[in-house]
Amino acid sequence: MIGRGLAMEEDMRVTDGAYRLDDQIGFLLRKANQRHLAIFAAGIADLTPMQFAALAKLHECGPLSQIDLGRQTAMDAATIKGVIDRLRERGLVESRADARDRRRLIVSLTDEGKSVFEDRVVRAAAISRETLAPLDEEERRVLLDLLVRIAESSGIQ
Amino acid sequence: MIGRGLAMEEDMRVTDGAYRLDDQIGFLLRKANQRHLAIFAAGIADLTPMQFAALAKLHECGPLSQIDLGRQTAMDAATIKGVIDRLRERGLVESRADARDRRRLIVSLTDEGKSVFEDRVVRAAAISRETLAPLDEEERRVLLDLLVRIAESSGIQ
DNA sequence: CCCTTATTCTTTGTATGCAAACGGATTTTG
DNA sequence: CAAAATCCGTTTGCATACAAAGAATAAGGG
Repeated sequence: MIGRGLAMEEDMRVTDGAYRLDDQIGFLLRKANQRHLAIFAAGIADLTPMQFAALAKLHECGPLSQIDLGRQTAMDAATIKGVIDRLRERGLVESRADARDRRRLIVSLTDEGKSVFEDRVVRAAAISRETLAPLDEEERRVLLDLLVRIAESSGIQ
Repeated sequence: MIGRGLAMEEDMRVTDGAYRLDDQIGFLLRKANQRHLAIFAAGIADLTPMQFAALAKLHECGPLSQIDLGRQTAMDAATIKGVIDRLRERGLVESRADARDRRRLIVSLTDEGKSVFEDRVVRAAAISRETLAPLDEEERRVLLDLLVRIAESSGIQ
């Protein structure tokens, strides 16, 4: 369906007529993400989605090295550093050197950080529900499944 | 379904056991988008997805005011300005004042910009296909449809 | 043990993204 | 028409994102 290949005279027409930005998967992913970010900001004003993701993973997994926390939250080393720095400035996490591997910084939730996470997590769940509100139960499951499948090929390539 | 509310003794357990970052729509959208951005960067090294989106819309619609181009590509005024500035520095677009509404800047493709877009568009289509490669034809249609529906509620709220 | 390689963290530079505020221009309204 | 409300473009500030490079450390092989 991409290029019918009937006549080869029209060099460019074959693919040219087909590219509409609004039909591209990248554009749709970005717009869907934009709407989610807006819903998140409206529901949780004092934490960004990235900051909340870091708190959530620390709450779920316990103390992690900065690089491992980055892997768990899909942030590279440079990005997670900034997120952790800002959380530490607010007293929500703390960092200490790993005694066994002095390259590593172990990041952990403070009591305040734990309490802030537990206070916001109900709203976070509501934000996910609101993002998916246009879909019915079955469609939500399908969407999450399809997203997992196109996201997960990440490591391979 | 949020908190079954059977017994109220376990204060937090009700919602607490449920929030896993990896199951959240926002996290999955971000990871899927990350993979797409990586595929894009590998396929088209000299343009960012935003820059390409701007070229694509100008190619599709013809000259547009900066703000309209931003709307078509889902970028706010501050963001589209940076994208257009960089495209203009490279000679791919040009801007002129609108004679009838002096608030507006009309942005248009240069010959060079048109030629660059037409050269890259085949690869852009391949990038979209590669992003969707883990899915079969039917699943791709479903995913795009579901994304449109959760993205499109944007304007309403 | 020394050298090579890999890993972790940091820093720098570039490019989004969005909120907020501002000046200039236009439209709406009284 | 004049004031008020909007709209457009710009700037600033903050927060991701990621590539690339550098410093410190660790691990593995010879």
